[in-house]
Amino acid sequence: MPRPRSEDRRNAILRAATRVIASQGLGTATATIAKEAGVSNGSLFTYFDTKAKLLNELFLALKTEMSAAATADLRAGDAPREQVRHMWTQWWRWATANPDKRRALAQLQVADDITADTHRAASLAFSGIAGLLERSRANGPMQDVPLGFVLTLVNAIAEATIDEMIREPAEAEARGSVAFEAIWRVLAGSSTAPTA
Amino acid sequence: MPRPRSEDRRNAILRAATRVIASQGLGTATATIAKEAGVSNGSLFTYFDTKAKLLNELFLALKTEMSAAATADLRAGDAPREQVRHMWTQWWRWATANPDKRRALAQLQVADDITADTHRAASLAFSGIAGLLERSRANGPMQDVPLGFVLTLVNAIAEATIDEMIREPAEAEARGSVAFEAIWRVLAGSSTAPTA
Amino acid sequence: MPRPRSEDRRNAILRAATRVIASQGLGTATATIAKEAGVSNGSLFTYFDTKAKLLNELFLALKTEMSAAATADLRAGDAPREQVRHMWTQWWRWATANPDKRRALAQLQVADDITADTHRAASLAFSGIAGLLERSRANGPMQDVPLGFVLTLVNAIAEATIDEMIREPAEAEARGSVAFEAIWRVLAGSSTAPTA
Amino acid sequence: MPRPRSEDRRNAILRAATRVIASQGLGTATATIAKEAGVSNGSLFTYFDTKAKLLNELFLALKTEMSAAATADLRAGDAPREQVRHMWTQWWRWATANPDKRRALAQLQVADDITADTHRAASLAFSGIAGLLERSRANGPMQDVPLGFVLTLVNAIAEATIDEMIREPAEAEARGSVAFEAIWRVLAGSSTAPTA
DNA sequence: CATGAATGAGGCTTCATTCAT
DNA sequence: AATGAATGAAGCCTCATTCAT
Repeated sequence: MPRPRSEDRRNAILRAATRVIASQGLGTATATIAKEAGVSNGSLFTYFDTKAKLLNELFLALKTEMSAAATADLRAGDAPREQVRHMWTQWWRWATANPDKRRALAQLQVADDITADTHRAASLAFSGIAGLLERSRANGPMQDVPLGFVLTLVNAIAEATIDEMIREPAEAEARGSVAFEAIWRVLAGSSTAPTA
Repeated sequence: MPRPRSEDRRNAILRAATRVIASQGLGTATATIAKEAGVSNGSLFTYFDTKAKLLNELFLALKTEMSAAATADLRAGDAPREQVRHMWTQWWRWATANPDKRRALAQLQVADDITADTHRAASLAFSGIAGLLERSRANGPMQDVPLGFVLTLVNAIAEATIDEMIREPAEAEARGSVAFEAIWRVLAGSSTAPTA
Repeated sequence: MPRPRSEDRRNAILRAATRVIASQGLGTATATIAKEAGVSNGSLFTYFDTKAKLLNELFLALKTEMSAAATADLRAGDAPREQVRHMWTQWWRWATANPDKRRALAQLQVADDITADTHRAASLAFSGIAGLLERSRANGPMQDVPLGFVLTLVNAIAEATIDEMIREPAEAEARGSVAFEAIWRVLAGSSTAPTA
Repeated sequence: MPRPRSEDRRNAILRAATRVIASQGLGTATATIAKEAGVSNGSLFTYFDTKAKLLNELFLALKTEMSAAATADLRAGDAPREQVRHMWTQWWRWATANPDKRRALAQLQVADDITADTHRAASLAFSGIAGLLERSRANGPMQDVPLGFVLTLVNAIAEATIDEMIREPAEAEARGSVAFEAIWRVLAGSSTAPTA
């Protein structure tokens, strides 16, 4: 990955893409993204060879950022249940605080341009979350399925809930609690931690 | 007495759109859809004024078909848990038996061209499923949240699972069972039916 | 000219074309004309082989009607000046009373689809007007130019004036008088009849 | 410092449009214009957002050029009659020397795509001619009508004559003289200048 | 003959990408 | 490297005309 001169410009483009994809969808012209970034349309292509490459990198960046936000400040000593609760709270706080990023991510998740490789890399970025889920499902009803499947399910619940929160911001806290209990039941089968 | 507008042709176009969207995405040209349907380019527009209208109608048709498949043959006398199991089984059987429809549906669900009106009509088509979920969550941990949110969560789990099944068809049955238990825990909180 | 069954339908199409061309221009689709006429789009083509033919016939019909209106009730015994005045008055009265026809005619006059033959036939329809002008220019300043050129000039003044009248209906009468004197000066060189 | 937008290219497009509209009418495809201009299809749209905008600008340019040609070299000291004669001569000389421009102009004059704004701007471009006519009609039979109407009439005679000249180039000079006298009679009422 | 669906050739315009400056 | 004009391949849709009923 040879880095062209200005990391700033590069990031400006990514940020602009996030904004503009959130509001206008993936169909947005590269020229629009460039203008939003305050960059000439030709310049965009010195930072990203291709629109598809830009989208792939953006997807990865957003997914990584989201994962980092979710797994920040986890206290290793806490019970899994508390750790999951903490993670989930940070997850949806990040998402509702960054609705453009969330919206862009949602579009990218299903975009044809995102390659299988990128999807693989993205799930790697989720390894922090995956690790926690791994510990949390131990001894529970999900103990025998592939971890990836568990992650898929939790992710689905999380994203559905976040979308609902964005639609109905006043209820965000309430939905967050309900969703946490649901996630925990999916993972651990009851409201008590698996080890108890 | 001119050549009457043919329901067959219309359906041929919808089926062609399903196939071609499943494999090439929503960006597919209308000309491609028309050719796949064995119909002239212009003819497509006598059945659907607009590409967007075609997509909206297709979305509604697929969603309706899926819902009908899922809710067929429910025995009113059965316990909710059994009914949900039955419904879920039919749901994923339909989806895995119709991967093109499933894939097209997944794309359409997030397409910008799908109107709010269409989404509303689509959720109406889901009222059979919604009704069953309503009965199933009674007295459980989800009793106090809007039904729409419950539906959203169950739908998310279902679709995530189905995607996984399509990726790994050999494990479909196994995943189906695990997912059912997860759905039930989300709805009812434990593996037993809600207390009468 | 083999006449298909219903002369009525034919005329309905011509009338519809007049209306719709007046308001939407020559670009109007044949289907729009047919609908306005209360006729199926295919039927239009049994009355007029081609859109171009329809336009040509319409042009001729309108031009003929206008000429007939202008030359009705001329009293052979009157002085040329009075006959021209009478003709001009009937001309613009017809035009302002039939703004759609006038507008359609104006568009057709410059349409690419109108053939040289049709233009020739149209000037034949103007022979009544031409004859009067021929008598009126005798001995005047226009006596030595081709009659066609005289007709062209008078026609130009007439149409420009009529367009102005349609734009400013309240001034129609006043403009009519001024224009008549101008026409007469062009033809006869002064306000007195040529023979005097 | 990218390749600067070239005035040459812009003009090439306008010239190409003139040629091609003169010979094929306003229906000409933008692609045809672009090819005639030696420019890529898409490039045309960097100079003119829209076909309609191109037509409007072309109309204005041609009208302005024609007016400038007509009013060049007027000697302020000359009598109005001589000035009008001079102007008219330059007018038809320009028109017959530039038949494509004349023909294109005639089509554009009646095109639906030409805005009211453009028409307004075009009459502004005619202010030189209008001023001269204003002085020429003083004390004559046209002294009490709006100047715009006078302009309309003179313009109508002029254009009708020019069309005739293009049809019959050998007679251009003769028609020019006759038309001048006719114009002057319309304006001033007789062959002598308006009484001082 | 009437009807209106079917056809398919274009038309205008957009847009990712390239290239001259 | 930055800029923004240049390119030309599509894409959606319209419409005159034909044809099955």
